[in-house]
Amino acid sequence: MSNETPLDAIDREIIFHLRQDGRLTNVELAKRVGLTAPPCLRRVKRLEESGVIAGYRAVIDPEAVGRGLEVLIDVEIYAQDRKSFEEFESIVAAFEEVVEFRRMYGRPDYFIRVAVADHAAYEAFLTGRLSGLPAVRRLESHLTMKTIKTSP
Amino acid sequence: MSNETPLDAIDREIIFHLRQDGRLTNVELAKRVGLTAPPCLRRVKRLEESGVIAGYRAVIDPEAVGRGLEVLIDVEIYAQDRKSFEEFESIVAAFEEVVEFRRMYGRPDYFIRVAVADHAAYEAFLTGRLSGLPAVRRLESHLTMKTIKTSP
DNA sequence: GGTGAAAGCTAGCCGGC
DNA sequence: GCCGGCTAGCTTTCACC
Repeated sequence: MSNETPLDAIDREIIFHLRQDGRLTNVELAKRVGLTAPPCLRRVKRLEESGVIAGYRAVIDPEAVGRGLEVLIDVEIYAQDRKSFEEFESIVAAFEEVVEFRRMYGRPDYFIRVAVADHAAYEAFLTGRLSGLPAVRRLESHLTMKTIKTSP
Repeated sequence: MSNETPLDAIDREIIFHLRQDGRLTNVELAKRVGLTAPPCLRRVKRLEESGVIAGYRAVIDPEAVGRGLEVLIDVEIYAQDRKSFEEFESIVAAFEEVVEFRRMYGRPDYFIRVAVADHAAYEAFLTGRLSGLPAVRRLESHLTMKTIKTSP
């Protein structure tokens, strides 16, 4: 996947523009980076094939799909055998409310980001799903007061 | 922005497919949701105009653009006057390494996600930029051992 | 970097619920 | 009136030079 050819200035410009608008037409993109369409398309294809451009996504308003509330959770677990770890990880990863899930160095053991409709839905998730897992020792939920910046 | 018309089943399917591939052609999308192109396009336009679809982004491999290392940082600050808060927030938000920045309820005061090339770059960021800010009382960096799940 | 055939986009109009 | 489907002209894509 990792490309041997490092990105030149034009590649970086292409990435910059496609990050802002993934549906740019190739001709418009070419105009912005100072190329004509065919060489521009070849570069884009190369970036896609080398994995630099991993895909394209529509950005959806979380509110509109019932995911307006994000909660960050620090998790401590009981140190157990390998099987318990694996079970805990696969169960949590399968929860649709979980949008990010990392095992951390030091403390906490795991970091989870959950997206739900509202506080009632979060309470239901915490009580009905997460806190009942045998591996869970301690959960600490962190609520956002204000999002100052997200994504590049 | 908030649409009065709630999303029906087809709208949800359109969102589902465009979340997976934001460059789907309209005819292909129409085929998948069981419509012909024109009504499908009208729905997409409506979703865009109502803000449900907020935009389209290319997904870039962080490694390829020198952003392979993500660190999560808990920040505690000295409680100060409004001006200090605002200054701290605008300075941190302006750092290009900072990709997520939230003010939290309770502790920590702020949550920062940073994306840098490697550990040396992180050390430089921490020493040269973040820890020197007068408002900063305590920083706690959290490193990921394993990413088990990201995004929907 | 340019060219041209094939594919896709999208406006206008029509028909069924 | 609302929503889907059809036609048709314009734009974009992309293999070939």
